[in-house]
Amino acid sequence: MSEQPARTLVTSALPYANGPIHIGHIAGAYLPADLYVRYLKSRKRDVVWVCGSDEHGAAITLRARKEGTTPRAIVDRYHEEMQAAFSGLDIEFDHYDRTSSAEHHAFAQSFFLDLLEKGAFTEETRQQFYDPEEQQFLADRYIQGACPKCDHDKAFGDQCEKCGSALSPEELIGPKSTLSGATPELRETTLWYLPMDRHEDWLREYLEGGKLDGEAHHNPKSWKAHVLGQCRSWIDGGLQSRAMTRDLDWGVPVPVEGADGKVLYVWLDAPLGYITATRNWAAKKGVDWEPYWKDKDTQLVHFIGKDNIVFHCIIFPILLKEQGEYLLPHNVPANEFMNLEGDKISTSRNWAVWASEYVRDFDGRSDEMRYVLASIMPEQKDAEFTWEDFQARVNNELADVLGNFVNRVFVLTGKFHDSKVPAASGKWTEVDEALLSLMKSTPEAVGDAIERYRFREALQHAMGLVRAGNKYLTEEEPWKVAKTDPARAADILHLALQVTANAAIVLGPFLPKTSARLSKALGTADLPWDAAGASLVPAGQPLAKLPILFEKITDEQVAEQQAKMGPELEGMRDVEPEKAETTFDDFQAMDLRAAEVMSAEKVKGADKLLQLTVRTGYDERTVVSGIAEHFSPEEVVGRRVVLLANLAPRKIRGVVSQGMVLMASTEDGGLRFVTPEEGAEPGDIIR
RNA sequence: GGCGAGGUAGCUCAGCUGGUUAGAGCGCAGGAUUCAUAAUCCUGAGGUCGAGAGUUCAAGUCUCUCUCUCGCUACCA
Repeated sequence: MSEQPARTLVTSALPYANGPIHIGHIAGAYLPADLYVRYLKSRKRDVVWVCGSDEHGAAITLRARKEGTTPRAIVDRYHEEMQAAFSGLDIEFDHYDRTSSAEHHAFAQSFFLDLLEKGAFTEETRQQFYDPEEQQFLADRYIQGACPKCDHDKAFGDQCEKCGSALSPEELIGPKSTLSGATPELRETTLWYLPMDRHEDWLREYLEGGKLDGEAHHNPKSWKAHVLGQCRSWIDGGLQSRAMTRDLDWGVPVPVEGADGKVLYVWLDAPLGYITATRNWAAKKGVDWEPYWKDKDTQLVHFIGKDNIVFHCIIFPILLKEQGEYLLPHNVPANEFMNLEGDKISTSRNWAVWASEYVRDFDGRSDEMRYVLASIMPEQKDAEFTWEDFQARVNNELADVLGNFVNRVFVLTGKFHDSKVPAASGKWTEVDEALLSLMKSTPEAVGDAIERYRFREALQHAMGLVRAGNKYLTEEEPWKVAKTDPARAADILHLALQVTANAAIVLGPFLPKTSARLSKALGTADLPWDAAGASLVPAGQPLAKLPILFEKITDEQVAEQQAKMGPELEGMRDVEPEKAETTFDDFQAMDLRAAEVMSAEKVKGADKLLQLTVRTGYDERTVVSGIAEHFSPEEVVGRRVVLLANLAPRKIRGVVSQGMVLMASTEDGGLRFVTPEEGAEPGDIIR
């Protein structure tokens, strides 16, 4: 589909309702889709974006058991939580659904029956472990035993977490059901399998050649290398049959007589959720859903993480084609993974930046996270998020480049033109023309990059316009020109204001909040994308007051966020976050000495101060210390202490203090001396 | 073990079908400037393009070997 599609259906991977959303999810499948959809909407294209919670599968039942609750309670909780997290980051689906709904069950069942009728499945009877106490078949993960390779005694039926080798349940030594602890027995069960090997030929043509049923379908060159590479790897390796049903009681029941206790495999059930969601969206809007899934002029795009490539590029297309009525994806721009501070994100180790916590800690500052994630999005390879980088990008780029530019323009307009857009003479200089031409070409450059799923590049182009604006102001110096040539100064500001209004549009998908504030203050709200590239703000237009767009992220905030990550170790205290990293040289600059307190007296007129005479071994000096509320003079005489010796002398309450005695401050607000061990003599250097 | 994707300036990353002195943003150094959130602008330093071999007049860009990272997958290519 090289021509512009009549409409676009966008999906984002259904998040598994088994845990909260973190920035890896956002950067992988939700933010890129949101950017793409916001852009298309700004261009007034027909686009619908659906998503929803994936609420079935063994992991959820397992978790429910562990927590002593029901699967329903688990999925209800995360269904709410995930939606709040998304909306906190301005991730705005047209419709967010869930797979446990009655509509979805009904649709998935009818889809399954269609496939059954068309002979898409084979029925096979195999041996599977069964828990006699719980009277149910066991998913591989429900079986635990000793690993045959490394002897680790808590290996799961599908994988040993210790040595990493993948297993099948029969290999485990001494298998036990994790549900009841009973020894499982092998029983026969009949499941429906999808024989994928039948589909290799057309899949190859579809993926490699972009052709479906002999007709051009999409441009395979527009797909990412790692997506095609992984698909090729699968097909070249020969596709296997895969079970499309499971023996489980949580899921979409298999709608066949005698299939009690069987549900659809989550990977059959979940992608069908895209269709259910579209139907429910259409019902809500009172429009026809079918063109979005069945019309040849519709473009279908799946945003996912790289772990889902095979399901979206091979298994789901097979199911869709077998059923026959639905469109196959035109692109699956899967992102790679986002790492965090040098390590891969891990839910169980709490090594993550949780979306909901970010929203709570940085209230109203969703644009900042969106900007940073868009700048480092793992489009071609794994990327890395660090809080220091977050701070640098927000402060140096959003605040200094964008925020400051907007502020300059608004302040200048206020000073010289009473906050009204000055009229332009229409006589542009060469420099003006260059900026006008960049202003004109930027929307296309940004849009083109977005349509190629190159979001980082798109953002670069958009910010490039702002950078050019800063350069323009600095070089044209309207504040100077205003004194000699007011008409020229008006031209300069007029143009700078047009750049600002254009920036609000081209940055709109990335920074929806900022863009809205900006265009509202300029009086250019709701202009479509296609208006950009030209002058947008009319002369005489009054500007509204605009506060600072971006506050800087402080070192303390960075430290606080960094401290939150990682396992919450038992016995660990909740203390002040560590200060920002320092250098060895900085530490070396301090002269710490062992010393001894010779005498002490209260400082007159001060409740908290003791005046100490301290012996350093090479001199005796006076130190004023704020410890009088904790220690009497008698208590401290003879104490061995650590002295910060080269601290600049300072007069405190009339007494010159030449140094500082180090104390540990305890949780209850008390103080304890830091004392060198016996054998250290006054004057000894501490390093 | 197999397959796939990566390994490019201090950091985060671009480099399409091989072609003049390998780029951007940030950071760093020097300078300019003051309308502005000590912001902005200019200039500069910094790279054996993971290692080795090969093809070519010419390779970060093609081929082979090795190595590291990430992902998928399993006795099947």
